[in-house]
Amino acid sequence: MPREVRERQMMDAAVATFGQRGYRAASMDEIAELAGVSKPLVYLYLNSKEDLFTACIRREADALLAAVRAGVVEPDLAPDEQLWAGLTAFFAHTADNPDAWSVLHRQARTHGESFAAEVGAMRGELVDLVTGLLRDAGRASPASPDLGDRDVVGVAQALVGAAEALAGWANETPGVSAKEAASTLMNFAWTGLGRLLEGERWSAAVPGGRLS
Amino acid sequence: MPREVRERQMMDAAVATFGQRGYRAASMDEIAELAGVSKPLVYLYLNSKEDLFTACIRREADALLAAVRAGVVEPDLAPDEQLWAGLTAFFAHTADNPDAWSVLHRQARTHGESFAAEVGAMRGELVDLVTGLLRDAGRASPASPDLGDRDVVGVAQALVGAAEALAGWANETPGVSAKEAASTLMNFAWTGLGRLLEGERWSAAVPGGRLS
Amino acid sequence: MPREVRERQMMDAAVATFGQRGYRAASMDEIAELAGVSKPLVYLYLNSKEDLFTACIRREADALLAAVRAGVVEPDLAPDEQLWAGLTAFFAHTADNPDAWSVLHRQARTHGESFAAEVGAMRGELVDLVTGLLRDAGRASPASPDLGDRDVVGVAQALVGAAEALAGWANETPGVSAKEAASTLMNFAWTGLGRLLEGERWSAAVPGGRLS
Amino acid sequence: MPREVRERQMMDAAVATFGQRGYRAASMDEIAELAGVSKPLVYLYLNSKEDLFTACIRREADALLAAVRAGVVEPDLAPDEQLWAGLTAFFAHTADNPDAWSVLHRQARTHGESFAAEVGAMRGELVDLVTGLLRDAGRASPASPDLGDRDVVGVAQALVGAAEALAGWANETPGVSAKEAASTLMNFAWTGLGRLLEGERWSAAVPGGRLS
DNA sequence: TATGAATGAGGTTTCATTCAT
DNA sequence: GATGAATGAAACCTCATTCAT
Repeated sequence: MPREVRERQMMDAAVATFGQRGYRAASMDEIAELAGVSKPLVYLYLNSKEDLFTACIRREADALLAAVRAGVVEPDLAPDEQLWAGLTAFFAHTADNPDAWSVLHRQARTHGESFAAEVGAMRGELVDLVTGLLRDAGRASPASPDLGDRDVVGVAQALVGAAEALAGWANETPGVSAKEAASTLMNFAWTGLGRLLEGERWSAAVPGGRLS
Repeated sequence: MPREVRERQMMDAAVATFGQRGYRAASMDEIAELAGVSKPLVYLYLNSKEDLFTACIRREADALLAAVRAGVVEPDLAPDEQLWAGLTAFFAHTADNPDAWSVLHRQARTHGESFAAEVGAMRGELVDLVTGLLRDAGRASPASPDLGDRDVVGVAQALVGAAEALAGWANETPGVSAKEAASTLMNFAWTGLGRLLEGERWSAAVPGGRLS
Repeated sequence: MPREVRERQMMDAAVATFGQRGYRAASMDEIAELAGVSKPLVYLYLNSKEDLFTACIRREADALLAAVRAGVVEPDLAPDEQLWAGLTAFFAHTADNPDAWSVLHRQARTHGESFAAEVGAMRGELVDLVTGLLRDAGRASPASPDLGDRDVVGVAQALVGAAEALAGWANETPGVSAKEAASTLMNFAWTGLGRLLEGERWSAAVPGGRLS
Repeated sequence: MPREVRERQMMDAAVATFGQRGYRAASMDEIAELAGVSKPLVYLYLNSKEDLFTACIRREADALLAAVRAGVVEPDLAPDEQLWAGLTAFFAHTADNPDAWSVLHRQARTHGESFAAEVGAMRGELVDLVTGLLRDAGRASPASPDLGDRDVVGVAQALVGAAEALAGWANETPGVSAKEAASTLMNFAWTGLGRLLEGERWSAAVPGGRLS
């Protein structure tokens, strides 16, 4: 069997095991068995537990980023619509790959600086994405506000954090779809709690207008 | 030395070790040494590593909850002011107890269902707190909206998630105080991104009016 | 059982195992079993295979040095008599501790610079001993020769090397006593092959004269 | 590429690797890579690690023996001159092939009886060479001594041991040539320490006389 | 109450060796 | 003739946990 295929099998097994057991609790034995190969082969191809984990993080981070970016490609959309599209893609991807999401969101941040840095880089790209979007929106707005750099970063942290928390919640709550999660977050984050309590709602635009 | 004191020393050492090393990487040897006692004594008092970790989670969860509740006691305040008070207390407590926060936010959720459930209970109480607050506010609002149960839970999840993410960010960014973090989050969550981009800001009330 | 005793048991077992199997081929399992303890205890007391080996080298090097020094203590003897005494002690000690001698002579020099340095230090002390002896003898000699520093070191290397080789040979040849080995070497080294072939012999002094 | 050439490449790589790393620490992977072939080919040609090591020992032992014999061929020379010639050849060869010398002198004697026996055979031939030389010299000497068999073997052991030790020392000390090493040893072994201390020296004969 | 002494079980990693092509 | 793919076995080391005092 060609090396590439075997390697993918191993990384699939590794993501599943790391995601469910955690980095330390996952044993190379278990990963090898799940991949259907012997342990030495895992070491031959992936070098060490640390390298294997890093490779998993990288692969899954790239996949998540790609999914989100693919959701935001339409440049003609309004900022809120772009954000909505990105969030929908994000929630769909994390829901489809719960083990990968566990690796990125929980395990990688908990087991050593170098892993955290790896996933931190991906988060940075997400934050850049959001930041660019906010700046575009701000520039287009009549009363252009003076959002300082730290303000933007703080807001982005909060938004991404909220999305991450919601992804976990949606994963654990049966029957919550990606779109529902995205809607909840858009209402909360875009409309604001204040207006929300007054009955205002955010809704996606549809061809020919905007849904109420 | 009375048992209670010894026990507190051990748990302090355990929280520090678990918070910094993680549940698996922390060794009972290290904890015992840091506590200044022998290992068998740790087992005599706290039974097992699992029990010790659970005890740490419970103690720190209770402490955090108590801190937040103490921040929200004034029932006369407006909902947003209560939220602001609670968030400030939350950020202050997590900043003052970074190891405890690491135990609750990272380690407990990463190492086994039973630990996650423990911290999930605390999170549930926080969500209840927020939910009650939102319902009170909704009832007081003229255009009382029909916020479904799932909507409220979703919003609370998002809010708590945003707060958690901001707590981590504030802990790692020198010079960000609890009040600044709380302000950032209030602007984001209460005012909403939409209004925020138009220049609107949320600000705390002070005796005799409200700061602009 | 007190730690000191256990530690000596372990090191005895380690010297035997390292001496017979070699550093790499010796397994910690085997050492622990031979010592009658569990493997973790060996690690608890001696830290690592490397440290254990180093400790063995040091202990045995010190013992050998002490034995040789104890053999040379009489300062009134003539240089050749002192040399003879030292060699006898050397051969006796190596014959009584064949595993230790294997550790020092074979294993330590073959498995890594740091081990070789350890035993090199001991050899240096032996060479110093011999060098001092040669200098004393030279000073006492009427036709004081101009032995350069490198010459002395070379001669000492050769003498020690010859002794080491003889120790191995004596260990493997049944019926060769320490005194016989020492005599052989004295004839060879002190008298010289040239005179030896002419029938001359070196012999130890005895009270009241010198044996022919 | 013809089998013979390939095989030599592999053994060259093996000698280098075994000499530098030691028998156990050397891996077949490293040897194959250094030889520029795949691992299965090494097994196809050389059968096993053990066989490969044995083959290395044999090849290098033969080469060293041949070099020494080539140095002693002149049968007309005096015994000391023959010895000097042989030692010079020995030191030159070991200096030119340090890895091979490491294999023979250190590794082979340290890793198992069967390897040690292999190199022991070579040493036996060297001893025979020396023994014959000594017997010839003794026969030619007027006062023919009655050197017992064990005495001769002992002396030969000592001489070879001294030569081996000097070879190691010369290899590690920059600027010591084969001739210098041989001279040092001749002075020590032929003249004897006793005369050496009185200023006597051994020196090589040159056409038309003998150097002082 | 408190601890020095001790271990069973399990983890990561390496390596000589063999097939199938 | 030559190799990419694969593994059984064993090594070093760690750790939660207990016993005897």
